[in-house]
Amino acid sequence: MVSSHRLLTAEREQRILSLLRQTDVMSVGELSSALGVSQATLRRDLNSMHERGMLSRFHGGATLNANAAQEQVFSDKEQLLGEEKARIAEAALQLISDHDKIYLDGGSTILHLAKLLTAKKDLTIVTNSLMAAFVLMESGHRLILTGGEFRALSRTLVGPLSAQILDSLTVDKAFMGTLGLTLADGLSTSDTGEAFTKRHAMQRARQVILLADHTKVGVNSFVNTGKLGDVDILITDALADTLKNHLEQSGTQVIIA
Amino acid sequence: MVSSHRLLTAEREQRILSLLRQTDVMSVGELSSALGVSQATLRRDLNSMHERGMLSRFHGGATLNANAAQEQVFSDKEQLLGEEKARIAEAALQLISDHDKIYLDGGSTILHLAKLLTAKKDLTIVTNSLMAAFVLMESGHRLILTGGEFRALSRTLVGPLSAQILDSLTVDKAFMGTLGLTLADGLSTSDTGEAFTKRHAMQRARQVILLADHTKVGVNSFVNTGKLGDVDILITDALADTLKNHLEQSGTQVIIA
DNA sequence: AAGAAAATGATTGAATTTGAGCAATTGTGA
DNA sequence: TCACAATTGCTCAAATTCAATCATTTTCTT
Repeated sequence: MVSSHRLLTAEREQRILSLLRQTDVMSVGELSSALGVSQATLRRDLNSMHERGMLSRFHGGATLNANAAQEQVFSDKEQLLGEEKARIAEAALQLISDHDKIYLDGGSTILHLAKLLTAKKDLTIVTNSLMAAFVLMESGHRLILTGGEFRALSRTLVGPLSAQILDSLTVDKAFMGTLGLTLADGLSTSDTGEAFTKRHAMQRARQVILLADHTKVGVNSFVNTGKLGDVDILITDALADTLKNHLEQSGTQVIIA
Repeated sequence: MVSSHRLLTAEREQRILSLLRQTDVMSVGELSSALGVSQATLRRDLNSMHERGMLSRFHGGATLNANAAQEQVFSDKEQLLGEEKARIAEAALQLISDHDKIYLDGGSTILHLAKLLTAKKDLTIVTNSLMAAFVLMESGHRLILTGGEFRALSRTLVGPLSAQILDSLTVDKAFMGTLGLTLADGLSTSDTGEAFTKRHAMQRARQVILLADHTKVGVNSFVNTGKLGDVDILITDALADTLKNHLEQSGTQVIIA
C-alpha cells in the first residue's frame, strides 16, 4: 500500500543487516547514528525485523549471530512464489505463542515458517521434515524428529515407522502443507507413505492449520490425506469467495495473508 | 566509533566464550577484570549462560561445558585429527558390502564414513545422526532415521523415543562412536539420552564395529554405554599392545588403520 | 489539491540492567 | 570438627533502555 515507504524501510533494513554482518553486535545508539535516524525508529525496525526472524534482539542492541548460519541455507524452490509463501508463513507465525508444542510438516511454505521461529521462546517442535530440522538445529527450541523412512523428493521422514513416535505425542498445533486441495476430494499428496504420516500427524494435534498457496487449490493429487473438515484454520494468499464461504460455513477459519 | 561504549550482553557472552576457549578455566575475578564489568554482572552472565548449557559453572569460576570442549561444533572437530579419522573411516568402509543394512551412530569419525558410502550400492542405512542424514540425503541409498529428541551438541537424535523405531529393526552392522573407552569401565559418553540410544542400537546389530581414535582410549566419560565385550571389531589409529592383546583374547578383533 | 494514512522524532513513565553492600552458604586447612 | 576465608545470592539505588503516546512531517489516495 505504501510502496515508496517500503523502499525506504527496506533500504534501512538492508543497511542494518549489512552493518551487523560486519560487526557481530551493535547497540541501538550505534545503529541509530550510523543510519542517521532516531533511536525510536531504529527500535521499531529492530523489533519488526526480530519478529520476522531476521535478527536476534537483546537489551541494548541486536545481533545476527544466532541465525546467521541459516541465511544461505537451501534456496531450492523457495524462490518460486517466495512472496506469497513468506506472507503465509508470517500469518502462521502469529498463531504461535511462546511455550507452544507444535508439529511442522514438510514443504517449502512450512520451511519459511521454521525460519521465523527464532522470534519465539521455548517451543517444543515435532517434525518429519529434515530441512526444518536443519533450520532449527541451533534455535535452542526443543526439537523432536519423528523418524521413519527418508523420502528424497520431499526431504521428509514418512511411512509406518514415523507413526510410532508420532502416535505417542500430542501437540497444540500442527502446521501442515499439501499438494492438492479440492472441495470434493479434500487434501491429497503424491506418495502413500507421506499420506500415512500426514494423517497420523493431524490426528495428534488439537488444532490443524493448513498452509497452502493458491496454486494448490483445485488440484487433486494421488493419495487422499484427509478431509477439509479436518482443517481448523486455512492460511492462503488468495481464495475464491465461493470456496471461502463454503469452508467458513463448515467450521474452517480462513486467513488470507 | 564510540570509545566509551559499555559492553553489551551479547558482546560479553562472546568474549567470555572466547576467553574460556583460550584458558580452560577462569575465575569470576579474572573474567570480571578482563571484561571490565563488576563481578555481580559477571555472575549473572555466567549463571544465565550456564542455564542455557553454554558453559559449566563451579564454585569460584566457570569452564567450557565438559562436553562442549570435546564435541564442539562439527566444522572445528572435523579438522581435528582429520587424517586419523579419515584412515579409520576408510578401514570401516572395507567392511561394508553392497546391499548391507547398517546403522550409523553420531560423531565426526562416522560422519567421515558416511561421506564414503557413495562408493557402495543399495545400502539400507539406519542412523540417529542428523549430520549423517544430510550427507546421505542425495546418495540414493535407503535411509531411515530413528527419530527422537534432538541433542544439539552431538547433533543426534536420542532418548526413549529413539528406541521405538530402533527396537523394531535389525541391521547387519552397527558403526558406533564413543567419547571414552577403558578396559575397566568399557564405553562411555557424556549424556544419558545418548547412552540409552547407543545401547539400543548395539543390541539390534548382528555385528558391532567401534570407530575410535587414540584420544578416546583411557578416557572414562560420564555414562556407561556398554562393555568392551559388546564390540566385535575395534578400528583405531594406534593402540598399546597390552590393550590390543587383551581385546583380542576376549574375542574383539582389532584393526589398526 | 485536500484529506487520509503512515512514518518519524521527541517525551515520559515503566521496565531492565548494573554495581555495591550484606547476610548466608560453601570450601579449605588446621 | 571447627574456624576462617572466599564465594554466592540477595536487596537496593542509580543508570540505561524500552514501550507507549502525541505532535509533526511525509506520502498516498481521491
